Amino acid sequence: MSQESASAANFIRNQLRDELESGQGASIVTRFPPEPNGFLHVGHAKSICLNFGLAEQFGGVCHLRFDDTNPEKEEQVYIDAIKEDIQWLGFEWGGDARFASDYFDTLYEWAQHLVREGKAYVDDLNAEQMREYRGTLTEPGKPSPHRERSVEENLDLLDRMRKGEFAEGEKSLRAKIDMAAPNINLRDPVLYRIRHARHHQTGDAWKIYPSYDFTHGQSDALEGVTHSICTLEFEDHRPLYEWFLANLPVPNTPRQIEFARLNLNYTVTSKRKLKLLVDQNIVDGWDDPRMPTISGMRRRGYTPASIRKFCDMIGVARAASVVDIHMLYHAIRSDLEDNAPRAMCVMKPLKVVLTNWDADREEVFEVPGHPARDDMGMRKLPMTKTLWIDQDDFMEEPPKKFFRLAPGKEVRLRNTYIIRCDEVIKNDAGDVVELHCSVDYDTLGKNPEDRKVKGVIHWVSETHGVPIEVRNYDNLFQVESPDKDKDIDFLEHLNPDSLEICQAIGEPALAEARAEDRFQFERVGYFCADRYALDEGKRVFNRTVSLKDGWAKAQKKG
RNA sequence: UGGGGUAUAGCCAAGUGGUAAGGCACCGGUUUCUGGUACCGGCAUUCCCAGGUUCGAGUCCUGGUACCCCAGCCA
Repeated sequence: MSQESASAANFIRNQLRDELESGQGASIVTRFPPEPNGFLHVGHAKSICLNFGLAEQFGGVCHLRFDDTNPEKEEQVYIDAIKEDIQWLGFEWGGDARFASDYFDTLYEWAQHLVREGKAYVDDLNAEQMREYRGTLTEPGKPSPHRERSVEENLDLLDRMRKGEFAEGEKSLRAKIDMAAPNINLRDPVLYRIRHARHHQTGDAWKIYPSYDFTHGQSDALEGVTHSICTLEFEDHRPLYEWFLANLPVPNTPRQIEFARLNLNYTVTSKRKLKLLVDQNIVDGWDDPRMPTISGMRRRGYTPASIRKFCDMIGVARAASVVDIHMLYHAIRSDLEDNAPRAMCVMKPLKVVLTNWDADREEVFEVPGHPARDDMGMRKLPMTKTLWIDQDDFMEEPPKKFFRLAPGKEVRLRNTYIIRCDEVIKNDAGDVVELHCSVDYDTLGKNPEDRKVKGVIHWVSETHGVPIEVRNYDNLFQVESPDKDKDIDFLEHLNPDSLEICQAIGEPALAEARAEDRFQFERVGYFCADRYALDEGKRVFNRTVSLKDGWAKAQKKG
């Protein structure tokens, strides 16, 4: 029941609840039907959360079924990746994954059934001719010259198509519905096309493959799916979906319900475009942390809970919409705020020498792993005479209200003492290369009574800090809607600064981080130890999302 | 003057005839050894527009307008 309170109402959830309450069905079966021709992205996550979430909430089941009717575009690697992503998100499909190709035999029998009923025929028109015969949006189509072949001839031709006697594109099996239908999907849609391609599941068993329309609803029916939830672009296919169910001896009649697909600003959610980014090496694979793929988000540091929360926040409706990326940022920040241990890490090091600290003195502070989570224990923070602080935390000529270090000014080193900047050391080029500061030893765990020191900055001991590579990721695109303008290639909107690599220095505890450990680097952001880097002997942290930066915001306002 | 959909704040989204939820973003303030978090407050006299019905309309009716999807042997 916690599921129910955690999930916002939406029209599909309401509909199922009403149906169940009024006794129109005893239980529900949903399905998530990806085509294994690419990796799953955040839009699929919405569908996954919806389908699996509904099944979970109403005590039903959700099948994972690969919609694998186009062998030329599909691959086993995608199947494996899709399964892993769904499991990582925290969902189970119960039993084995299913494949539309499991039903190829039945589908073929049903095609023959349609032929025998005079409701399907083998056509000789090629693709181009078929387009001409189909008519346009405003003009009706006209019947193919082969539309009235006899049942016997159709059966024979279909059998020979299956045996591979014809070349690809030479023939196709079509439903005989209505060439003048205002809904173009009803103008004798193709049921089977010839493809002399090896299929990743069925090998060389078939020379013909069923179309989506001829496969999807029947697969739903064969699996006992009660609610076939899909995106809006399939709405026009619903009459066809229902036509097959009505004209075939199917064991039950699932209902198709459509909802609006997810669009997110500053990114693209189109498998075709994502594949292009991968194929052109614009990103480092499908799971590049900048990709909106589930595996990319995982590598970036998103948690399964944060993605599920996001899907819950955005809701489910039928209006086309574009969700603000801040919703996603909010979802991950709120998870990590509660659950990520804290650490200090200096991105762009600036040397600080404590002038009133003995050269060989070392003091180790025990500080909380998380300010509000005792269960996260304590960590050790060694302090020495020479430290690193972030370059951004020092300004030689600071503006008003700059609460960090500046000549003659004081700041607290997080978890330790207040220091004052007494001297600024520059190199020949005039760059600040070192700060000489003095420690006020009477400020540990308390504030001075005669003055207010508002600033707190993070730091790392020079002798104990561990070098780490930090990859700061930003939006892949620099405009809100990269694919809005049809005349401009979306690649032109690529953000040249989507990745910034820093040779940073982290506190000692970070040396122990294991793959996918997440931290808040205090005052900076949330970071995730890269899944793969450790195997390569490198210590790499990916920035999941920055902390909100009130100072930067104030600066911008002037 | 093809068909199918959708319009509620900058964004997402509840709402199904009884007087506009919630979240994000944004703007103030309080607290704070993270300019973070937390907390408090602000943010639609009005629901695409115009008429109509009704004691009462975001919800019903009529007529418009805008936007999205469809002419793959892709899904």
